[in-house]
Amino acid sequence: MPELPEVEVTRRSIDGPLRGARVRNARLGKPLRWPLGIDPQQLQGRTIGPIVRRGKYLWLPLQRAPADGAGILLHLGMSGSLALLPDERPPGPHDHFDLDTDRGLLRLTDPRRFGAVVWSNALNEDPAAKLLGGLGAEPFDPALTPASFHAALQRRRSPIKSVLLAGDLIVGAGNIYACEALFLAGIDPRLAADRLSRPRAERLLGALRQTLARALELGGSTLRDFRDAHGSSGAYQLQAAVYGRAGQPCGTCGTALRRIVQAQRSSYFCPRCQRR
DNA sequence: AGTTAAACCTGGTTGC
DNA sequence: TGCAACCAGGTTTAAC
Repeated sequence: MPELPEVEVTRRSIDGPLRGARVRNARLGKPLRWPLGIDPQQLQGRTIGPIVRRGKYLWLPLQRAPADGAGILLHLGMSGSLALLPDERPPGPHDHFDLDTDRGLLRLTDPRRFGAVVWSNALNEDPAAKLLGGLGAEPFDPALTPASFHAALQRRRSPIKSVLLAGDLIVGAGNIYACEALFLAGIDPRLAADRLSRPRAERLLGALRQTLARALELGGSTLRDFRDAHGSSGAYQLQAAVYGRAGQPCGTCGTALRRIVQAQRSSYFCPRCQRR
């Protein structure tokens, strides 16, 4: 579910309400991708700092003292979402992490448990540093230019769709937005990354930024269960041009949209509008 | 070093 | 109706 827009929407929905909140208690449910790495009791009394996003991760500072750089790194995996509840209530079977604060209960719900909640003494120390270390550029980073994007793509022979999903060159686009951006840019997802011309690389970078920004405006995509921390769903899925639309006519040319599998993920595209 | 497959886990949908 | 097969927003790890 959660690609960059959904994670950023989630971040914005909890950052204001929780900044400066005091942790009263923490609770763990079933194991997630990795162990928390600290006794939940150790979180008691800590103060929540400004929440930041890197790729699809959220960093929640949990300070014991002003100079304390510790916190937890959160990932929503495939099916995770955060809810900020006004009052305490019993956890359901898929609620695997609770942070009870004096400004509400932050609850991670994640049926598939591909998500993660990891304690780190600092953002630039392990395990946080290791998890974030391999990430590619932030899509809206001004330092990411058409020239640098094109140069990076020149080193990759995999299909462009797989390179976008890998996340080690550019982060943020998952399966939905990678498909949508490639459609917008008119690029066949099977095209080898190193065969994109400089103009097409530039067009793709613009399409990625436009797609992610539009999704952000619409509150992300809610395919099944994504909600922001206040329970609002996203609306981008309603205007997706190709994602999940195999067999339906392309909105531009009317050709039947196709679904293929690349790197074990579905790719949706228009065989006429998107060229090699 | 770069690329691809397998693995993690649960639940909803599809098809026989 | 029952049950097997397939599908789903992600990423690490192992294997070529």
